[in-house]
Amino acid sequence: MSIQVTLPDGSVRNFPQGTTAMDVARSISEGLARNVLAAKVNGEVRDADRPLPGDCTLQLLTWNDAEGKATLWHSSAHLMAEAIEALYPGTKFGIGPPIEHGFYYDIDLGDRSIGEGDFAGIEAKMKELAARKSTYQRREVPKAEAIAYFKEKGDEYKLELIEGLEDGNISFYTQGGFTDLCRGPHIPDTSFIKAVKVMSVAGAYWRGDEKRKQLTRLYAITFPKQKELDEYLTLQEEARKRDHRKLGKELDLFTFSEKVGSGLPLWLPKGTALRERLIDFMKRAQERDGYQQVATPHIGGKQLYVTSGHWEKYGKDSFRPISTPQEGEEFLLKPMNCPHHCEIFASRPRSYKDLPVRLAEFGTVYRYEQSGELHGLTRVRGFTQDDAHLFCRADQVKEEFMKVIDLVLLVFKALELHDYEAQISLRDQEDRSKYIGSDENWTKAEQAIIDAAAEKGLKTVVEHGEAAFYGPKLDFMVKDALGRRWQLGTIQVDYNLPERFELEYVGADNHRHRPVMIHRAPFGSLERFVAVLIEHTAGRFPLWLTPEQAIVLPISDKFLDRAQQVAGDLKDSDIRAAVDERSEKIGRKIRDAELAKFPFMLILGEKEAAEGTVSVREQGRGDLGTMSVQVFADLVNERVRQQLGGL
RNA sequence: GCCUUUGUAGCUCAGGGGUAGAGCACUUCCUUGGUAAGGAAGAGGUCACGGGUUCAAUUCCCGUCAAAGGCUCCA
Repeated sequence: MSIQVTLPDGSVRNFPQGTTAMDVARSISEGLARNVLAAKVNGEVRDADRPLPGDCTLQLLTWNDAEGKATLWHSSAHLMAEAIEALYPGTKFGIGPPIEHGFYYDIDLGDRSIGEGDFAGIEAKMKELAARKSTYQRREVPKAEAIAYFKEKGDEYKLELIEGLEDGNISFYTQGGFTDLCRGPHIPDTSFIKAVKVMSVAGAYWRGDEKRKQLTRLYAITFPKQKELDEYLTLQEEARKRDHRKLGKELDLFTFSEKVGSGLPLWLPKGTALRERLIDFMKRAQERDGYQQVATPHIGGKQLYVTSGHWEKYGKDSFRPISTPQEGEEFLLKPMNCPHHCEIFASRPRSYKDLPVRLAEFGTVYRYEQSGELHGLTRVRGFTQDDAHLFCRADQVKEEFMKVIDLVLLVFKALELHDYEAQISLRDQEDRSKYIGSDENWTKAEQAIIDAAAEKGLKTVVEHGEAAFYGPKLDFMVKDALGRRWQLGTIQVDYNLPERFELEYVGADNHRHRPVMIHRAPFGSLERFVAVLIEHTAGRFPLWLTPEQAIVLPISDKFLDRAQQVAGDLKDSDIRAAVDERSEKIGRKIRDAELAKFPFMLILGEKEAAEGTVSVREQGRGDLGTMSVQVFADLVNERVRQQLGGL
């Protein structure tokens, strides 16, 4: 008897019964076999050394596969547990899953505690244990035996986990002297784990429930090669250097004040100028696309949010209403702009000929975020959205989506975000009852989004069940210069608000119809967007956006007048330029200008003053040679034009 | 909101129950120089805020506020 194994390239091979994935790997090449961490059998990730169940499709997983990494990290969590048990006998264990970067284990140390000073010891023990090349032995265990084992060990967390499992579906894995309740799968043996780093320690509630005991969560990461760990740590270091909170302070973009309140950013002059430039850019693009700017107040009557449904859903977790002294009328700080825009749409009768109506506003909104959630500019309590609402007919959804996609891509191009994909969030196919809006409209809108994304050639991922209750959406996921993923730019269809605000237009048939509403925000929140930009560019913003594009550096005070003149000429050519007026040596001025990230340095001495030229130096690149002020201005303006995509 | 840690000059940080420290930045003076740090002097602090212990608190204790990491949450 033999079994048929189908490999990812479509080839089919025959193997005897009892063949393992590892055997298959060996039959292909020894090199592959040495790198196999786990196997995907008929779509399920399993131990590479388990016999294949019969005819199957087989994918051998290595470090290059996300699932291979996850398997190594999961096995590493067991290894860390083994090390901790050796170093801190009596420790009880919660769960230890792999995460995006590494893994953690939640442990109960009793009266002891672990601090950063203990990390080195744990790492050393893990490496020592890993070098023993212990295999991960799987064993199916009856529930009673599993309970007996952890009762004996006194580990109430594992016992609780076993409670929730079905008899016959419980397995243990043992490596070295450590046995853990685990579904698996695991890597063949511990020697694959070559580099180990315990990253941090934090508190975490057992099962995420704040009423239950707080355990110690130990985060760590491992790699099959020391070099990869080094690279990872270097990247972490780079991320710390680019932290927008640090750079925002260094570049004088924004600040916070205890007196103003946490989560309420104060934009400094340079940061404001940058913001305004982003806003101008978006306004020009929106005008081109037929949007109309509107302006609405920062507060709205409570009834507005009762109508929209937000009061019921978020009222109790929000900033409390403010009220008038005489009448006790209640108002809410606006947490979103859409209800105001709905009222603008409803302010007069609309004909199908008027649609789409596109209302845009850089609206500042206020949301109560829990204090522990606030984080620099990425999570704040007051922020400005580049918000707009498109009121259109169902048959216009696709075209509007395509236009918005173009707008988002324009933004990405201007801001040098080149790596992105779109996530389309659709209904849960199993349960359509939790969504508002007709089945017909949903089907139409979902198809419109899918078609629009396809026609624009977007790389897309479709997620079923991720849609909001009020409509499907398309979100853009952007990878920054360090490979981190951010969600930026969102386009959402909404059937709920037109319903609740009873929005209508008169159709060609002379009957009243309900418009479809599309929310969209290419930047999302300006605050968050600027934060991402800072980290993506490390503070070296695109030329069109940067606070100051050039700084004139006179060789000595003798050329100060000429330097001011040059700066004035540049200003006349719409170039933002500063002058370093200090009586410092040129080396010092260059160094400081480089560190302050001025894109261009214009060095001006006797020769240049006589010729009417400047010696141009580009930040991070060095000397570009001598040119006239006009040539330099043209160079800058041409670059800006290119970056803005002709807008 | 909860847990842990932190809060000393504009910034980065040292210190410690008895007159508050460094480097950078800043001010003044000297220097006027050609592609990543010239020199000297000076100014700058309610040691986050409020209470307590003590002869004495920036230091020890409690509380508040803020920040960092994590948990939970996110229109």
